[in-house]
Amino acid sequence: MELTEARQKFIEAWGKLGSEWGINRTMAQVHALLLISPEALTTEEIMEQLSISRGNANMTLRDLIGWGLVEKQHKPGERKEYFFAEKDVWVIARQVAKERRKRELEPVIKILDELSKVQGDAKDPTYKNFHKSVTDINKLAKNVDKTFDAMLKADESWFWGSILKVFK
Amino acid sequence: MELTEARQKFIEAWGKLGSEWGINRTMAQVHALLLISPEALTTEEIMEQLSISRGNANMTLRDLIGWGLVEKQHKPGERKEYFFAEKDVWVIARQVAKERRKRELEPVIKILDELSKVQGDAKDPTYKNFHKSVTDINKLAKNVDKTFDAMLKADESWFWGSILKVFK
DNA sequence: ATTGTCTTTCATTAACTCTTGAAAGTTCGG
DNA sequence: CCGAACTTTCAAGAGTTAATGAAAGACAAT
Repeated sequence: MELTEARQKFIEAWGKLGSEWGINRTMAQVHALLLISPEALTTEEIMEQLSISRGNANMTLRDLIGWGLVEKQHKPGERKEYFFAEKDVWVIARQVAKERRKRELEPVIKILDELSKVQGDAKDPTYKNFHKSVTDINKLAKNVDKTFDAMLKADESWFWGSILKVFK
Repeated sequence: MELTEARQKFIEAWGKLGSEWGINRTMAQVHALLLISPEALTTEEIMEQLSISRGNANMTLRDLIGWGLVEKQHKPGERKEYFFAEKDVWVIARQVAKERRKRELEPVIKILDELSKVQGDAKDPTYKNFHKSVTDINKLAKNVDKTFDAMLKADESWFWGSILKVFK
């Protein structure tokens, strides 16, 4: 397999993985393209390489900037804007963990906290079962939350070193 | 808040969380309903409680069985099939980890392994950058894979005990 | 103030995914 | 066998989400 084909495959695979995990395909593909591009690219180049429209490219880039995965770059003397992606995979992973925690985990924990406060008849199996499910999920969610938190604070070697040592 | 309302909220929240993580909303809702139901339910009851069609209920239940999250139950002397969900949240978490690993992580690791073998000109920045990105992601994916693996083998208290001890 | 270059917006359109409900299939008792 | 009870399938329709491209906006140079 040669490089051009391999790059194409990578972009496709990344797009597919993204869409399976609730990140839109184009966004994941634009990110993949920038990730494997040593130089910052213009909107035009991204449009061309992925065959997407200007509007789509623009919105997607903006979303990626919102996720903290891509940054704008201004080249002196040029009007055009260039875009480049953070290349350190560990930084990317942490950034994604951080955003998803904020956007999705935190709201759920908030609801679970409320729901676990609901009072009911201790003899009612429906209530008992509901209460147990909610409190159990709440505990799990809080453990996941703590793990994300640790990830955000730790550096890569320390994080995986500690985890994998335990699992060996 | 009273129980009926709380149960409704839980089903909605679970459905929303599911859809944000690439699991269809109805499927997450049916799962939520069975999770908080102390008794196994029939297709009819599920249809009614969630206001969904027979076809939808049937397909969704089948998917949930495919994920290993729901089981059929036959009551002696009855023709109807009853459905119930695994109630242990840790078992559910592991089951989901297991399935997603198999369905999504493994195929990606396979592609990454191939792509990291692609040869190229060591002086070409495009090649160098591509190669580094792919091998770095590959390492990360394999670490995640190992963590899932540990989760599948370990029991809850050991898993979280080990992880959280490291982080504290 | 105007022009040329580049960016952003957003209503429309296209693509995709989910849901429905009726029909076909299955299974069991009599 | 037949018919009742229940389950499964699937084509069509609804609903949702993403992409387009034309138009408006922003900005700098002249």
